[in-house]
Amino acid sequence: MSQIELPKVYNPQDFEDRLYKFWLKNDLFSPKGEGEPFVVAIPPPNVTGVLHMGHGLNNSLQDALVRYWRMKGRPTLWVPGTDHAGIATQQVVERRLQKEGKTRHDLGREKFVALTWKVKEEHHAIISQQLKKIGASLDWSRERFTLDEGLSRAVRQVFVTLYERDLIYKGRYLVNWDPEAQTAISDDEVEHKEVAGFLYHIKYPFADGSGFVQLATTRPETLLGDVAVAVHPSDERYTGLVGKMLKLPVADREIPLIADPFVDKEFGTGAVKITPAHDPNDFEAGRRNNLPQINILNPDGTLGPNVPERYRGLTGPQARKKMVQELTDLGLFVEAVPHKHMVGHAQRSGAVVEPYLSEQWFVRMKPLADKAMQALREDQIRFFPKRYENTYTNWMENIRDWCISRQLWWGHQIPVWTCGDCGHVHVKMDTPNTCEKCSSKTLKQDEDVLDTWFSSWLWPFSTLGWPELTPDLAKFYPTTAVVTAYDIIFFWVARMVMAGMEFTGKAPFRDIYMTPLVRDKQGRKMSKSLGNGIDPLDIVNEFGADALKFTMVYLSAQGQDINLDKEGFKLGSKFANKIWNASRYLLMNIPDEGVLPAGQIQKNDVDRWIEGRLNATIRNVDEAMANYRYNDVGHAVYDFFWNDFCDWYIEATKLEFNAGAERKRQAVSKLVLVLEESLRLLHPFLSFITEEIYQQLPGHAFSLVTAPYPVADPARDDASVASQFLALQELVRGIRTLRSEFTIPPEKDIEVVVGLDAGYAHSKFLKAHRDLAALFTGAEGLSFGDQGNKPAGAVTVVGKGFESYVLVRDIIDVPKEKEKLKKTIEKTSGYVLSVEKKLSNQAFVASAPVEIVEGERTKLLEAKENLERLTAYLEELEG
RNA sequence: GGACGAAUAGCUCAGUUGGUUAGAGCGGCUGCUUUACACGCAGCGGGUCGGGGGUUCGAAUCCCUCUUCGUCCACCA
Repeated sequence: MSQIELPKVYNPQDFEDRLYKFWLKNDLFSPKGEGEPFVVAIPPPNVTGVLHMGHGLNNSLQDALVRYWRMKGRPTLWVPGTDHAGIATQQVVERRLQKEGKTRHDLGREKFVALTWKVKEEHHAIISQQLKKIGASLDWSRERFTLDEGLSRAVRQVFVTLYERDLIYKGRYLVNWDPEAQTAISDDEVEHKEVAGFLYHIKYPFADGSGFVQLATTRPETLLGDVAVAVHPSDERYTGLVGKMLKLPVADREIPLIADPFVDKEFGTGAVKITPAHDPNDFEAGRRNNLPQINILNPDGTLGPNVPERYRGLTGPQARKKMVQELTDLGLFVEAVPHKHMVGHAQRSGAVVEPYLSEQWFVRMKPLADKAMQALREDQIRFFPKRYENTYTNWMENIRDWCISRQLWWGHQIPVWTCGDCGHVHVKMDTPNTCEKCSSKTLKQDEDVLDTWFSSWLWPFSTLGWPELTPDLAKFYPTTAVVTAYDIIFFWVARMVMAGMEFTGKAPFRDIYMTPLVRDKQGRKMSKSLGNGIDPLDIVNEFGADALKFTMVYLSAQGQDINLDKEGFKLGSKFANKIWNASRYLLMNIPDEGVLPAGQIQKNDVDRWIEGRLNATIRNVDEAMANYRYNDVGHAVYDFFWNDFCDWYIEATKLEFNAGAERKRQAVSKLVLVLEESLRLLHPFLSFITEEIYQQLPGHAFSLVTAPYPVADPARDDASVASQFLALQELVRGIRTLRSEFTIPPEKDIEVVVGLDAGYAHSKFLKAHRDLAALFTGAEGLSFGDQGNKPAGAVTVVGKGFESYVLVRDIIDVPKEKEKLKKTIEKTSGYVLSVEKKLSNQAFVASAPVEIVEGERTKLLEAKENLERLTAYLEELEG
């Protein structure tokens, strides 16, 4: 009899891919219409890998956000793209070569880069596929890549501009060196980890043989680069000794004992060795004291030409062992004390970072940071949750210059050309052919490439066409929001604000939503090495993309990391299943004549109730979405659909279904209306299933993607019906509980008389819905009477304003009932006492707001009434 | 050494500006093939809101302090 039949079992595989293609084919993800746009640029995934759960979360939340605002009618654009991820990608390719026993140098720069492009294509294909699988409503026509032509021009433009503004400089400094990747890295790319090492105490003899200076170091092998030993100027232990020469053991050089206030007198012996080329402090101390810099390392971290022959080529640990041995032999080694200290590791390669002296390009960050701080001060940007402002501010205030050159091949080659003849330096947008000074043709471009983040920080505007003044840039910049994990604030978010302010004069986005981090059930970070990661595609395959997205939305509380395992996604899949089945039920009950036109629909109390609930839900969703409170959104729609719509409304309409074809048609028509609106409400959070069902709805529009989002309508609020329905629910729940507690089987019809209090406000409503109450409680003959008029042999269920007498003399267990009553009495009288105490407190009555006091009075009255009835009944049972 | 976060039911967590008899999901228990859904329905049990002080008429919520975890930042050799 039904016109429409959904498959019996909810199987997302059957339609998710099909629907994504449908959306794409009809260009539903490109911005439409007029008004204030809503724009998000995707945090570009690295082309190195595949998407992990962090991306699953992040893109689910972005998709929810974007779909919501798109349905709200704003021209909405979500820009897709990927990041070339300099070091990471180059490493992937180098490892592949390594398996063939080759290095990138065997190929040469050009071939290596070409090969890397191929690898990029492979990963890019996987990543795009994954994003489509999870349903991301990205505008693929605007996809970008940080190394594509347009973005490369943006990068050059920025480099040249910064150079011209004297915000970029080149210099020989101590930088963080990744000996594995053999490149400089920025401070932010160094991760400090605690390492258990030793503090080696050693002695340096004075050159004149007049004794020793004892000092301590964690890295004895760096002795070979020592150029002095420093003590504090006011350290009395060394009075008269400063200026004397020490004989540096093993290296056989003489170095001075100097005084410098940076030395901590309290630490150890108060003497510290100075190794300017291998320690940031020493570097500064060396400059202050005009000391030489001796670089003892090769780029790969082994010891280099400036050390004694027998040390050359040794790795750090090897050299350390040898050094300790030699010092021991010389009688200069004192002891090695176990010592925990922080050691920098390269974020990408994991190698121990070496402070390394080299010539690099830097960005002067202070002026940029000032503008970025200004953006926050002026409220151009807002953090969600707000507390991340601290992280941002703290970083900005302690900003250091940014080392942007990388000794890699994969990336934007630095747009600097040096004349081979006159040495003139050209910093240009376009590759120059001749030297502008001496017309020489021998121009050589700087070999290095730029840090990956040097292109990422331009992302919000470079993806829209900057530096060209494209229509997209004019229309969609600045963007609305950036959604990303909080561990990327420094690398990306803060720098994007800097770049936006510097190059466009505007913050690149208004809202910064920091997503939680997804962790495993034990709260550990998901990682390859622990094997505790969850592949978002596994989730999609097993539970569906909607389960993935809804679960993420439901669990994303502000600033709270999410701990979960695969099982956790059942939350979403169960909800989707519920939606499926409820919809299937409604659709299969649409009569052949179809649903009624709007004009013929007549609404009753229950319809008004569900509309009020729907209205309240819409309001909650709007409020929560505006504040990026995803978990609130998830709970609001879940509770509405499951508890209100399915458990009460659909159940209630079963009464109508049994009351003849006409009334059934009325009921189904109204159900379809509520379902239709619910699907629109749910679509941003469960996009596929809602669209699949929506497409089956009579009179549906083209697609949910572009359907209008439900709007809260004050005319649909009905406070009266809301409170009346609550009374009905109270009545029903009371009787259900009683049935359950006395284990009365559902099929057993019970006799119930509801005794209404004379002045009870909801008497009329309850009487009008007698049939509903009967249906919900399984008491066919449910009737109404006066309160207190309890039939013999009945058990009482006490409500607020009524009591239900259930005739179950033959069924019930009298002692059990007495027990239950006593318990309730105890609870109620405790409550009465606490409220009485509160109300007898003069201070409370005097200072609390009137409505609070009134509320307490009402509560007390109700509780007292209940208590009286309960007590009376207990007496009766006993007597 | 700084900064921030967390501690609430057996588990994972909500609880927005202080005002309910503190909630959800999962798990547990009881009963149900009840016109879609057992990925279900109905019901039940379970918490001195980490400890201790304080402010307030009133604190899970604000302040102080302690304990335990976690994260970020920081050049103590």
